[in-house]
Formats: sequence, structure tokens, C-alpha cells
Amino acid sequence: MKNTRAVTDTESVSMPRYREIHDALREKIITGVWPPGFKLPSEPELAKSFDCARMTLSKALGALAERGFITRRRRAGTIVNAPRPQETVLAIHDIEAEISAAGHEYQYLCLSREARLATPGDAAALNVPIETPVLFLHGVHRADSRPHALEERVINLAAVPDARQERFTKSSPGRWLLTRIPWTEAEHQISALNASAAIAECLEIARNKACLCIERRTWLKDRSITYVRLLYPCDQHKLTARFRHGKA
Amino acid sequence: MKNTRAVTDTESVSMPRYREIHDALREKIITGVWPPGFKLPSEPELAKSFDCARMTLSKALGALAERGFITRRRRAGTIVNAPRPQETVLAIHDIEAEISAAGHEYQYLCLSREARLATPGDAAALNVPIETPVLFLHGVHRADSRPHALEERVINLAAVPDARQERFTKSSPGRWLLTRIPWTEAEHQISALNASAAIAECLEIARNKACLCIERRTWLKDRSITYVRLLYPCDQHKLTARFRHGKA
DNA sequence: AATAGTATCATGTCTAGTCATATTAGCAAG
DNA sequence: CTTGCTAATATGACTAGACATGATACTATT
Repeated sequence: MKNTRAVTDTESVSMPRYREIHDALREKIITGVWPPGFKLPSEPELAKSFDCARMTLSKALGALAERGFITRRRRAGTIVNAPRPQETVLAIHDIEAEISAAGHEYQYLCLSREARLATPGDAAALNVPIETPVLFLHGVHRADSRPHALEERVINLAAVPDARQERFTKSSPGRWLLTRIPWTEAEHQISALNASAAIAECLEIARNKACLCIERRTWLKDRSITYVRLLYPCDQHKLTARFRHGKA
Repeated sequence: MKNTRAVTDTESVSMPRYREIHDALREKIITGVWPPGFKLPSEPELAKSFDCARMTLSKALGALAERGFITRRRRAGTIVNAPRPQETVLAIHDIEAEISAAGHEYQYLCLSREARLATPGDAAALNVPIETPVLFLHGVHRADSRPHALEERVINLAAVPDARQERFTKSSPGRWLLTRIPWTEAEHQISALNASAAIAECLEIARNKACLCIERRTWLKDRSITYVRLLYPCDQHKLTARFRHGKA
């Protein structure tokens, strides 16, 4: 059978068939017509009811499964999953882009830079053996010459030897790494803390002011690349994350 | 041609062919052999070099494209993308599960409950017209009878009429909603703040102590379901998120 | 030289079928 | 009642080929 379907009235812009099917099935699930635990009809049956090839249908089911709506098991069939714990995608941009996007002038100010063998603290942060060569960096990100965030970073020089040549006096190490070094895995920890005297001074805020703390560790295939701790004064930054089931 | 390939020595457990291909191509990209901007060979060429059908190869490319490694455009071909801004998946469990998982005894204590027409504040939080019927809830989550988090919630009764019947004196509204009401979209905002006197009293912490603040809005297909603001004392909670390119 | 029309080509989608494999149900033996 | 075998079955992977679509490159015209 050739692809001779008409564009139905509900799809103003022609969607691929598999996406139509995907959306139709998703509808059944999120409206509760097919409740959690419900076993859907077999692929051949569904394919027949949608008047398409089994592979087209399978593609739709595959997408639903990838998004966690259903579980497909051979022989057992396909069943509707219980609603997931909330999940959300957090995009963490580099600070320079963030500040520029907000229409402010960006500036990085290096407070200290030291190439050294990993101290116990460095080793724990980076998750590397002690005495691995690392680069320790401490600096402030500024927006319109006011402190915006404090950065403390450890770079694994064994994994990123080029960093030894970089001075990082004016350009932020975040962007430098981001554009040069690929990564496969990242871990973030987000917390709050009261500014210590030292932190307060660097950020020009009152002592004890609440700060948002983002810690990030990045790996390239089991190889630790960098650890960074970013501190934002509470009234200067807010992380936002949006998550949409399906669509994008 | 039938599927007569031998299991190669690098794949101890037989992986699907398309995943093998996916991983092989990903390798080229993350090691920089194919740098950003590089145009890959055409699908028929790659299919030939991997000795598979074009569709199998296309499936591998499709997965890479979905993960943001490449961009595929008709006629133009497929090109390697620049590294993405860091993205991470944040799983936000309901607090009851969180506390139970940590081996503590969970308890929810309702501080106030009021069904009312949306005040301007409620309307802004929920993103609904003013005077929509809403349920306002204020309560404390406790772990081993010590305060763990403060919750302030507004539920859209027009979208969740059943909530009117619920007392929420002991069971947390979060879990109740999570298990009953499906959702399609969620937005999170994460920030830090200093505890006000009222907050400090509810959480039994010192005034001004830094707290992690999570605000969440949930929709079911353009229909606002609930808004919630959770406050965690800084030393009691840390959000963690991990992201792996590829694999799962 | 600028522009409009056209040919071409790479990806996008789909089909109808084959073979592979995990899992279950049912049955038989202990 | 339990254990282990066997057959049935639903999904998983794959193929070879067809047509659709959109972007580009080329060509002819003004």
C-alpha cells in the first residue's frame, strides 16, 4: 500500500504517521482511558486499527516507551506505566552566555590560579587519586562590573593538559572548557548556604546572606575533567527548568 | 540478506546492530575525529561501510540527532553539532518517598487549609484567572518528627474538583496529586533565600538561615493543576542530578 | 549581475515481510 | 504442590525497496 492518506482535519500541518499514532496513544494514556497497568492490544492488532504497517506502529510505541509512558516486553505485551516521579530537564548555560543574554556586560576576574598536585580536598572533589596534577582556579564572574557569582574550580590536568598553558586571567575557564573539551557525563548538586565572611567579601554582599550553590562534576568516559562550585547571591539567580511530556 | 552476523569480541553481550553503529559514530564525535561542523558520509555510504540496510543506519542517526550530537537536513546531509550547553535531568521525588527512602519516619502536618476564590497572589502563582476556586494548603513535612520541609500549595479546584473532599490533615497533598492526576508539563524554579521569622518558626531553625526553595507549577494540557513552594533548610537537602550522554 | 525556475540529491517516512528472542502458559513428571 | 520442559506468542531487529520532501546547485532568462 502506498502512502496515499489524506491530511485529516485535525492535523493542519501534515505530521508523520508515526507521530500521529504516538499522540493518539498518548492521549489514551494521559486521559486515563488506558489506566496504569492496562495491557494494550498487540502490535498487529493496533497496526490494523490504525491501518498502517507494524513497523510504523512499533516506532510510535518505541517513542512512548522511551518517554516512559509504557513498558514493552516480549511475549508479555505492552502495558501502561504508573505515572513517573517528576523529572525535569535543567539546562545549565555557561555564565558568560547567561549574563550577555540578559544584556549585561560580562567580565571574569581571576582571584587565584595555581597548578599543583591534588590535595586531599582536590582529589575528593575531582574524584581522582591524590597528587594527580591539577589546576586550581578561584574567580568572580561580574555583570556590569558588579559581582554576580563566585567560582571555585579544579581541572584535571592529566585529562586536559592544554589548560596548563591558559592563564584564565580574563576569560572564564567554564567557556574555555565547554567549547574545547567534550564530555559524556555530568553530575550536579544544588544546595543553599549562608555566605561566610570570605564569600561575602568576594561577592560584596552581607555576611550570612543566602546563596545558591551549584556544584558540578564532569567526566569524559570515566575520566574526571573538572569540578566546579558556583555561588550566586540568592537575589541574583534562579534556576528554571521546564519539562514537557512528549512533543520536544 | 539475513541477520547472520557473528557476535564480535568487543560486544560481550550482543547489542542491537543499530546501537553498535550509534556508539561507533558517537565515538568518532566525542573523540573529535569528526569535529563540530564535519559533514558525515551520506546514509547509503555509511550503510554500505557498516554493511547494513539504510534504515538500520537511519535509526542510529536518528538516536544521535535526538540526543543533539548531529543535525540531519535533507539534501544538505548530516553534520556534527557544536557541544551543547550542559543539560541535566533532575528527578524530583515526592517528599514522602524521599524521607522513607532515607529510612526515616514520615509525617505530614497540616498548618492551614482553605478553599477560597483565587486571590491575586493565588492567581499569579497558579496562572489562572482571579476568583477561580482554589484550595490553599500550608503544612510541614517531618522526618522522625523533626521538621524537614515547609510546603505552601495552591490547587486549582476547577481542574481537580476531587481535592475539595480531601482533608490533607495527615497525608501530603503532593503524593495525593501525584498518584491521581496526570500531568503533561511542569516548570521548576530553584533558588535560595534567608528564612523569615515565620519560616524559621515552622521549621524550627534560626532566623536568616539559608533555605533551598523549589517552586513547581504543573499543567495538564494548558490547564494549570497546582503550584507548590517547598522550603528546605540548607543543611537538610541537596538536589542532585546526573546526566549521561547516550546509554540510558 | 540578479532572479526565477528546474533538476538533483540526501534525508524522511513507510511497507510487507523474515528471522530472532524473551517470556509466558500449559503440561507432565516427580 | 513444585519443578522442569515445551510450545505458543508478542515484541525486537532487520531488510530491500518505494515514494515524499526539502534544500541545494545549476541553468536560463531578464
